[in-house]
Amino acid sequence: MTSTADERRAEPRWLNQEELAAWLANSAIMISLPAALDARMQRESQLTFFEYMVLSVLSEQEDRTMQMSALAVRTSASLSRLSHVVGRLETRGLLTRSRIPGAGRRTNTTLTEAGHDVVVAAAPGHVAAVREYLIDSLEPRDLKALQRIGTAVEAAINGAAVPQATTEQ
Amino acid sequence: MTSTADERRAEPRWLNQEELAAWLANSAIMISLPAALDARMQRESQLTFFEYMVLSVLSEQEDRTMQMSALAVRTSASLSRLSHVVGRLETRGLLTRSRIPGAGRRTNTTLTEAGHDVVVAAAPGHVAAVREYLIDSLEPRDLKALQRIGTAVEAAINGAAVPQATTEQ
DNA sequence: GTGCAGAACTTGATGCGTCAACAACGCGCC
DNA sequence: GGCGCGTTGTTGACGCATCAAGTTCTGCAC
Repeated sequence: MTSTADERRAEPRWLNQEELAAWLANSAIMISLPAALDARMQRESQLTFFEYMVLSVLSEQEDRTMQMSALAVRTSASLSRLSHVVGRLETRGLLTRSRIPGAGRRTNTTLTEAGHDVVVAAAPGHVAAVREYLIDSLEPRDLKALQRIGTAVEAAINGAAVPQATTEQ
Repeated sequence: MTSTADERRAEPRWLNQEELAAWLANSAIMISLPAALDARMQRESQLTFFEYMVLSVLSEQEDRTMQMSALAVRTSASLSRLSHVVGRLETRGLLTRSRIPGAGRRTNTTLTEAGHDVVVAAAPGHVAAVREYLIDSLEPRDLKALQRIGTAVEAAINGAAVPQATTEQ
């Protein structure tokens, strides 16, 4: 379907009323929601939303341990960003790093007791915020719709990130 | 600590499967989508998503002019953030600032010719990106749903932004 | 067994966002 | 008619994200 990008670029089909309304409404989700969640997590738990995600994912693991690169995938972050954040969390004593011997440069990250306590303490507030700002104001059908939309967006982005090099010149 | 919140905090109703799925899917919209849009705008137009918004809003005005505070509301940004960004855009020659005489400290921002050219050049790519990553992969019913969801989120956040004063106890 | 490629991080420079002062101005008060 | 006072913007310090190197390993080629 994607012919030469130039063709499309020349005539971009503007948004009709329906589409424009959806796009504007979407910016509430894209912009206001993360800001609100971040501010609240910061206020209540001295954690960034992203920091919470990192600790939370670790706490779900059997041994509260995960390799950096796996953690990066799980939190959809770059290894670089993760490294910075993990470094900070380490100095705060919430987790530790350790090289896996005989495995290249692989590094494991493990939640400490203190880190675990922090996640446990922060979790209820996190859930409450997610409910308050998003889930609880949605009817069941919109809950379903949100799943579809999110899935579609993910596919569109990842599909476009590695575009169809196959078959088409 | 907020004492009244403790009651709620004690039993936070975790997310059921349906809700969890919606929340996970939502993170694609909240995290991946803005990142993708931003990266693409930057690549194609040397503009941040937010910078594009500023220029775009200005270009919609009759005289391509708007007061700082109005522009801030329109772009849901703090006056501080806007001031920084406008400062940068001004040094790039895309807009100009001018004090409104006899009106306190009010300042008008006006798009320059160069600025207008930049928006016009960037717009098609912007629309294409919005379509590609979001709009075009949604069925009509989900377009509708997205409107409802966005509206609900906005209400939830702004309603909660001025919360505990109006305790419904 | 040396050297080269690639994987898995780490680090440093740079830029943007936020938050807390600060500055400039009109207005109403007395 | 000078004095707070609220409005409107600006500025600087600081924290976090990103991008481009750099580092440290393993493994394979020859």
